[in-house]
Amino acid sequence: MAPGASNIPGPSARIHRMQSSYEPNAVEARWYPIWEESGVFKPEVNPDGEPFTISIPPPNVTGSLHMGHALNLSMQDVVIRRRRMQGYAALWVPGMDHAGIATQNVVERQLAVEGISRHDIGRDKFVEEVWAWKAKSGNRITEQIRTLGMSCDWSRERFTLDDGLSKAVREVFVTLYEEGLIYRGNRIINWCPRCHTALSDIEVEHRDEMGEMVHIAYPYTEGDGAIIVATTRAETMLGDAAVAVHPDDERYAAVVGKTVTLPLVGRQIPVVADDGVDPEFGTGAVKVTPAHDPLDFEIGQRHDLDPITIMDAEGRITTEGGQFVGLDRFDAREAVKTALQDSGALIGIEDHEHSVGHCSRCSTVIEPRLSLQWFVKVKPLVEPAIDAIKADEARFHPKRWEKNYFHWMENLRDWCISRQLWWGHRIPAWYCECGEVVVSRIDPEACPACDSTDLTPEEDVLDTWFSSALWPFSTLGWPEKTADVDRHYPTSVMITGYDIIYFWVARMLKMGIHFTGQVPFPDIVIHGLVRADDGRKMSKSLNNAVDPLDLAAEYGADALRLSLIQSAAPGHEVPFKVEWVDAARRFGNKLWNALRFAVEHIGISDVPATGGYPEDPGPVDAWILSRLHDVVEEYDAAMERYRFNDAVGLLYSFSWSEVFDWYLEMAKTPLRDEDSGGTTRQTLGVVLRDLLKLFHPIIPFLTEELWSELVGEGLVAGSSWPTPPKVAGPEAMPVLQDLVSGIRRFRSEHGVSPKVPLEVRLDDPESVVAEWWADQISVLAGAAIVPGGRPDPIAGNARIPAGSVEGFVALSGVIDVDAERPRIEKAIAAAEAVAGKSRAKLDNPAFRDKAPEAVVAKEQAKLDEIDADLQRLREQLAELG
RNA sequence: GGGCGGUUAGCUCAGGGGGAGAGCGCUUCCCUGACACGGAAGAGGUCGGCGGUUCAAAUCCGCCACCGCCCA
Repeated sequence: MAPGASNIPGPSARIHRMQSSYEPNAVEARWYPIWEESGVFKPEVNPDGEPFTISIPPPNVTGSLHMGHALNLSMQDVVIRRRRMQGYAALWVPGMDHAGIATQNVVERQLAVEGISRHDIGRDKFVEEVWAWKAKSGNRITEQIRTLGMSCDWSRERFTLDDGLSKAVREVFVTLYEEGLIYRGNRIINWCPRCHTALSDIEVEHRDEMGEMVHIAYPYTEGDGAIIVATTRAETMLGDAAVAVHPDDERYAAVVGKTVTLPLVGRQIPVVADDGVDPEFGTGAVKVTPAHDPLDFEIGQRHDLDPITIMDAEGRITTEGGQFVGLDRFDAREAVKTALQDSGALIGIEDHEHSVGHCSRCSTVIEPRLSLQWFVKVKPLVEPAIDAIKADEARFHPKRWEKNYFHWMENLRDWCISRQLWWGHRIPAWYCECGEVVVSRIDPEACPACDSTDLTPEEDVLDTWFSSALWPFSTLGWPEKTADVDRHYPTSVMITGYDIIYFWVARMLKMGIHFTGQVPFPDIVIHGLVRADDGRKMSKSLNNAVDPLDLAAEYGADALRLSLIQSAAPGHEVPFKVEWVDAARRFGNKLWNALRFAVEHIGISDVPATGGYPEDPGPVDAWILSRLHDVVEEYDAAMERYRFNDAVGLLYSFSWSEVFDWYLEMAKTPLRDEDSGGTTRQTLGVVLRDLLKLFHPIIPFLTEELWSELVGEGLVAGSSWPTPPKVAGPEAMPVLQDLVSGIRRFRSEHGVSPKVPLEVRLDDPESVVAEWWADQISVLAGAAIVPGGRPDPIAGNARIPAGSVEGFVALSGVIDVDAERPRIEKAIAAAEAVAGKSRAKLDNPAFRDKAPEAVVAKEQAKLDEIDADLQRLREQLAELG
């Protein structure tokens, strides 16, 4: 028995009624546990499938979901759910990173409420407190990810501080150390005086701020006169070790080698010549503070200058600062200026806009500071990671992002990886009193150099991003040779925002290639940031942030997902409008009602999960099946290119403009007929079932609910991707549609109510009109076809052109004949405008010569058609007199 | 200062060498047996400016203006 042939619903179906509108909340709450418990999110459900793997860009354990996450996760879920349905052993590995600074800050703030500092309780107890906090509050974001329906395999959830991942971190650290790619050294680093830790270059946010340029005179030690230097950080003059000028700068050639006396301090410092000085900048003479500026540090090294540290970890002046000792750096700046003024060394102060670095975690102004830290020597790692992109082993989508990537990679400085924190991977280094530094995979018991057991462990931990860089393989079990590493590495695609290319993508590529010999992912999909509707970045301080969970609660997670995917053009920003979510919600309601219609005609659970396409569809059914086949092809093609918005747009308009607006309406006629109803029921069922499948990766909850109504067997999440057969539909369908629309337009323009029955004659010189059109035109346009073909004269009719067919609606008893005149005139004017353009093209010999034949032929056909149409319109007007 | 992106309908944005698209908003009509969270019909754009390439430019190239982001 054909599935559609059973038109007698069973008892449960008979009493079953879907609500007339879709209410997402209850539905969405229901499905996630069912999915998770079914194991459908595990790759093992497709044991014979080719592996397809995504590792989540790990969110921060302190975080809560924001719109950027929602967009990023939605894209990943679209990809992974489709692959799963296509039969791949699809694995989406979820997890979080430990966010060293952020998490430590959270717990410290919590302790501060009780008046306790981390130093009061000590390192071990503090770390215990952080773990306790994580156990209690750290799962918030993973719960939110579930709320949005993301199909992660939670049985494989990872955390960067897990034992396995910690082992990977240690393995990588020790190996890089052994390879000479990790070293410990005294260098200028970015210091956050509030977080009390070093930061890497990319954890510093630069903002243009209005400051001041202070000009100071440094008098020559011998003789008269002074050299004038300028600085934005006046307090650093306390640590000056030299004044530098460019070696080619003739203005200062005579003073190079002399000494000047540092005001307020009295130290005699040399004037040196150095290529690093820009002679165009300021006076061409710069003060050199080797301990507090990266460029000055380099100058200092070249000239063997002693770096003088004048600021402590808190940003306060040290005893090296003499009278200013103990002052906060900003107070010191004012005090130094005043003192310089009093001593007469201050030449002037002018406003000066400059870029100021801030801590990306706490916004405190960063202090460049000489410090003993651990670094990764990045140059040797960078080259293979650049080559991999150049060799197309990994591709950015869109491609233009690779420019940013290259530019950044080529200008990298060594990566400062040590952090003065307690929460994180402790650097596996020990110091012996004999001077030996031990870096080891296992904790050493004695010094290999002197056998001393008095080893002092390194206090510092690693940059969180160090562990994130290993994420694509460490989460699968590396360095162990696990089945997951074997099967799921390299992963298939990395999907992330462009703001994170440097933090993740670049470092994952570097580490992945170095340690596994393979790129961690062949495709890198870059998306934009979700911005507030005013185009600005969403932020708490601007109070323009939208909470995705609030939206999901109000409109449904599906609506949020659909709206984000629809509006996210590849690599572009997404200015967010709540109207989109509302539109997406209404689409959900529309889909719900389309299915309600189908279920009422077919019966619950009467559609097979796969196949079931009719052998011998009627014309309307053949039409929609042919469209379905083409749309699936186009949809798949767009998806393969990660053109999510194009793919979804295509499906959305197919669903609404073709299936709902036309097919469902046209299906009503055969459905009323017991004989022809069978294949239509069958077609209706499989077309809507395939729509559910196609939409499932985007709006999983609603489609799962509707699947349970329509198919009632298994889960759509675990179903197969549709491959509808290629069907030849009736070619003249657009003619029929034009005819129906034309008659409707006639009604609308003349204010003729749909209740007024019309009569239409058809002139069909190419015999494209089929018998079944009559019923459709009657139902869809309220017009009865009367025999007789083209009326003569046509004066008493409104002409409805539709392809090769002309329809003539009898005006008698409907409207005054003359009322058609303006309509005709308007149509003539429009046709003339188009014909004019077309004729101009065709009259151009160069166009006929050089344009492709097909283009010329198309243009000619177009003009012929318009000309014929014009002629008929003019005749009609003439008949009206 | 260097690099990247943007400027298309009233608004927010897609598109990317051969007849200007979507969502929202707007106008008119319709509570028709899936849906008024809906249906039907419609108005609305010299695709930022100037120049170039081309038979043909919103689309490719150059310059300019304004906006945004990243890096120094």
